[in-house]
Amino acid sequence: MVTDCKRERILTAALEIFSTQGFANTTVQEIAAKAKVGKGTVYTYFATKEDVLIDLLDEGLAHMGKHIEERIKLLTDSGMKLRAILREQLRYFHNNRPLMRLLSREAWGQELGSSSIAHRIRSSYIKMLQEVIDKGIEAGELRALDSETVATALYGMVSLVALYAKDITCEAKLEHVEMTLQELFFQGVALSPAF
Amino acid sequence: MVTDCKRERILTAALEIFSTQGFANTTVQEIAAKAKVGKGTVYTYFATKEDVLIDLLDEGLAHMGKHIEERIKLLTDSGMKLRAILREQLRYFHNNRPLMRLLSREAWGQELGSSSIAHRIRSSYIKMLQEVIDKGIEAGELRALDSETVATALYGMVSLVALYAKDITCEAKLEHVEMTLQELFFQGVALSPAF
Amino acid sequence: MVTDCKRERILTAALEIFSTQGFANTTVQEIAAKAKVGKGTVYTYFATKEDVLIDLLDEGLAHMGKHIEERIKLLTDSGMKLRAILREQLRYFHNNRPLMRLLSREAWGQELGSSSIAHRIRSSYIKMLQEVIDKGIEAGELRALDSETVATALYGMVSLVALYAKDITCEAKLEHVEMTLQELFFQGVALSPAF
Amino acid sequence: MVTDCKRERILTAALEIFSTQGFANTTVQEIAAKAKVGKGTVYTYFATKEDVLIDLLDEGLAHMGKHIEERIKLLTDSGMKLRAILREQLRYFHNNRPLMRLLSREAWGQELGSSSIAHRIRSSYIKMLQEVIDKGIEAGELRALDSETVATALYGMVSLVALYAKDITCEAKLEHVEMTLQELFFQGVALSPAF
DNA sequence: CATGAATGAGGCTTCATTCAT
DNA sequence: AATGAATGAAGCCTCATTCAT
Repeated sequence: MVTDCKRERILTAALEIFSTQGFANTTVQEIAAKAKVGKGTVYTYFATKEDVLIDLLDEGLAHMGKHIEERIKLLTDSGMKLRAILREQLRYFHNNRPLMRLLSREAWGQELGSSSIAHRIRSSYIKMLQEVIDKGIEAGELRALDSETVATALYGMVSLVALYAKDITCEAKLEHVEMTLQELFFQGVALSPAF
Repeated sequence: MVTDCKRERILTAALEIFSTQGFANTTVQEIAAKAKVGKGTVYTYFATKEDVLIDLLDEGLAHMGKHIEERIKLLTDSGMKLRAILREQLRYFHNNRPLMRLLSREAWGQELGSSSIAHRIRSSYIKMLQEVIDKGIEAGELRALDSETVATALYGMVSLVALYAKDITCEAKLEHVEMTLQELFFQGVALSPAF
Repeated sequence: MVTDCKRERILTAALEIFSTQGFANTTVQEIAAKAKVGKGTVYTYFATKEDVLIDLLDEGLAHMGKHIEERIKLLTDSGMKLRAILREQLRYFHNNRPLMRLLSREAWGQELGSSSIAHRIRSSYIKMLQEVIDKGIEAGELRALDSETVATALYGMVSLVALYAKDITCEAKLEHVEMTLQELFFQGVALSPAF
Repeated sequence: MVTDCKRERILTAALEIFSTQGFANTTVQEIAAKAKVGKGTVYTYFATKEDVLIDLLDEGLAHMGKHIEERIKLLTDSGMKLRAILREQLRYFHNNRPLMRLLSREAWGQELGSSSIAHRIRSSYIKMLQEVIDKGIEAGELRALDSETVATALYGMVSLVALYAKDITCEAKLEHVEMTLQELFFQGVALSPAF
């Protein structure tokens, strides 16, 4: 944001292209072109094409982690915490779609150093969710369901909706989607509990 | 299954490697080696490396489509249909993890011919879910939430749990996970509706 | 000679170019072009550009070693052996000028894997010379000079003359040069011993 | 020597690296680093990387030329001149091993501008030797051998011994090597003239 | 003068695809 | 049908050189 040196330009360009074409289908040439720098300049700031990806994931996701935890730590009630997490994750994914799409893409591979990063990041995030849920269950605020499954499910529903939905074109629609997810996650789709 | 000719061997090998290394990081050589055929033989059955991927996704997903729709069409109740879908999708993803991981990986890109396939397949599947949910709402069996969001969320939670959970080591655990998801999706995590 | 497959063509082409331009100034493209094969074909036979050089030195020099030792082992007299060595080395260097020029070039570097080969080869050859000289001294056939220095000097004078002389255009001239070297090495340039 | 400005530092650094890694394997970066100047500074003093090499060879060898000719011109006897040349060349090569190794390396190529310099320098030096030898023969001081061959041989034996011998660790050993070469060159290795 | 960030030409290597056997 | 040697387009990366500070 502030520092608009070449390094930032390269990261921004790389993010955009990686997230649409995937890491392997992107050439350093393309990144340099979109960043409006020479091909060689990329190598002034990054040792390797993969390093660009790693830095992108590292920096971006450290940011999401901090961002969300900040919003949560003030809340004491587990239910409230979960509601806040759902809300913030949805918005973070939506506001950083290219980065999060990239994360989703690369997290499924296994061999590259990059994938393990994406994988690790997702794991630690889900673990955090699980802990919040566990506390909610202990506190008698939430139903005693398997917390790991619920945490993973929460992550999955929010991220897919955020990345997939094409019609979230304005704040109003985003809020509508959020409300739907909150209802779904906390109350379910069934009309009556007896269902 | 029955036909163990080279074509199958190639598809099986490709699936395994694609799903772990990604399409772009896999060489035709590797596929041929794992399939124990000559490199040229791959081109006897497929015009292109990408065609291997496309056939893989096409066949595999057509299969999932048929598989799930078969289980549903006998059911008339929308809630029951959704329960069956959740159950079958979970199991199908779990039983075909490499293929579904591949689908998840490649579906996030946009430019490649392959991605559009993965994307298209996922879209049509979610659309099907949405229709079931819509009918359930019309029939007064489900809460009147935004059906597209709910459909996407359902897809997201099930697929992520199926692909992500490492501890589903036996049928019993799989059933436990399924039950958790069913509870979550239909009743939510909140203890009381008033929550 | 006999096997004129691509591998030989590549080695022959590489030798010619390496020996004139040096290893580092030669492109794989050039080698392929002179060998009349595709650029990629070079990599069917050699893992690396450097491997081409190594194979070249390895094969070529193993050949020289065998060639010369064969001519010597029948001789018993040390003086005769040395005369034969001088003769054969001169001729071998002369007949394989490109290869030996390459050896001389690359043997002076130190870092590359290739150089160490060239270096090693030269060392073992000189050691062999030294042993012959030592025996000659012990047998009272040669003057008791420092054998290592003499061996190195012999190698140096023969190889430089062979590679450097431009006017060795026919067998007669080659024999004249050889005679000169034999006289020089065995009798020296001084007119009288008392000099 | 006296002028220790950046130019000297660059030449010194370049010499050391060129002589071990070869010209083509050395980067301007490395030279600048070892000379403790900025990369750009190299271009303040030299137009081109190759110019560094050329200057190095030019200056260094002009120096050797002057050095040796100075020692010779006072001597009238051809034999004495040759003895002095052998002595001085051996010492000069030994004292300036990196430079002379560089000369030997680069003199074997032909295409580069640099090589032709190295080549030219060596040629003119050998020509000088040849003239001395010719005069010695005319004066009846030396045997009437082919002077070009003898000159080349002398150059070859001295330079190889100087660059190759690893055990010349002190002045005494150097003198011993010199004595051996003098004996060898003037009297030969044979015990009796009748050999 | 001194510097090093910026650049792009060029090299090595990989790999999808072809084709003769 | 099956093969793998052959190919060249294309990508990553290096590095000599320039130039603004």
